[in-house]
Amino acid sequence: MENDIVKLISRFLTLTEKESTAFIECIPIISFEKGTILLKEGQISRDSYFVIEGCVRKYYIIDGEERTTEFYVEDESLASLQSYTNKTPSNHYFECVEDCKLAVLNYDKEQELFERVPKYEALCRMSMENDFGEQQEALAKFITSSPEERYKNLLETRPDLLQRVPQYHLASYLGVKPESLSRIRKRLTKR
Amino acid sequence: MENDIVKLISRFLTLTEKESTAFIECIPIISFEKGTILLKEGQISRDSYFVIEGCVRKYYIIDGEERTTEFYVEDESLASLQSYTNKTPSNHYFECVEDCKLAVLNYDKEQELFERVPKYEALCRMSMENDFGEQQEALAKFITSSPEERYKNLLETRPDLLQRVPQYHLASYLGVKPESLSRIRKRLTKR
DNA sequence: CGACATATTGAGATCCATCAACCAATGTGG
DNA sequence: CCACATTGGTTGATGGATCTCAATATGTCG
Repeated sequence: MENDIVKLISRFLTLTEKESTAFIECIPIISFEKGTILLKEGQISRDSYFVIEGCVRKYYIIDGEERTTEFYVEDESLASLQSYTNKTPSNHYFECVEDCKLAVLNYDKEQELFERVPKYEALCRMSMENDFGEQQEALAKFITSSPEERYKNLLETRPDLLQRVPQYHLASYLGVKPESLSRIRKRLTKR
Repeated sequence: MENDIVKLISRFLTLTEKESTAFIECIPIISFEKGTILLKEGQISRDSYFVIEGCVRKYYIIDGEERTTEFYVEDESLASLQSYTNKTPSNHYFECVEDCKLAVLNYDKEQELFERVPKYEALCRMSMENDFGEQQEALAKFITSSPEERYKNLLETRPDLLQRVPQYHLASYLGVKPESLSRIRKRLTKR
């Protein structure tokens, strides 16, 4: 029994035949076109995702303006946790900024998985710890640096994003206006 | 068998006598004086904490300056996840900004707990999901607002902090200099 | 080619950083 | 009890970075 999702999980867990089947039955892999909105403000999020291929953007609409707060690329998982775990309306959007291939994990299916594959609980906790740790660092980095420093940091740590994502989204992500990002780039190349 | 930690856990799980004993044996409650450094940059974090009483500050030292990125008060848990789970040196500090009573969870003891109380794994995952969700919101809020807005937001959501924490720490937490926070406050009261 | 989205540039206003002085509250030592 | 130092907070003047609004390139795609 071979399948993308089994390959993925097998990187972390050794699976029996039965367990593999559970994953195949519970976690479909679905393709989405660029521009697809995975989650809207006000909706209750019933799915979380793992990016096999592509790029997803998280953004808020504040005073009529889109404010991007995160990009998710290959091998990263995304969920609107507040909404997904508490069944409350989401306050943000998820959008595919490229054609995407995503592993889609439905909330109820996940509960089923916890029962059928008990060791998935530990994997899930550890993966969560890991993402949480990275997010802690991201917040800290953001608080402790200026827009220019954040841009330089982005250049070093995620240069791929500069190629994949339009600049006005990056600007929003860095907490500045597109005009300012343009000027920051100009300043930096002239040195 | 009664004890603070059992009372705490019982808010979320129904415990057998044996399980209660496991928690009592694995999670001591310890008092720390104001000013105590719980974790230093460069150290490997072997403990995570849950605040029973008091307030803990997380900060970095950047170019010789302290930059506060989080405050943890009653009923919140704190851990340097990167360091705690991966055994890597911490890049920040934890300091008690008040006298504190903390539940102290040692890494090895936690592994022991996962074995002795299997359902603790699920509690831990859900608690992590919850904290993670809140942190996602915190990051989003920070990216999408100005220092002044962040201060107003702090007034609404955590007014207690203004009483408990010196203003220059709050300034750092808001991403501005103490002088600027002073001016922001002045602007706001004059309206 | 045209239409629309994206990126750059310009000029002025606003906000924060910096550096320095000052003030109020508290604590210490003679 | 009174100088004096220390700490936390405020105020002032100046400069730098970003924002705003507007105009002008530069794509990109049908």
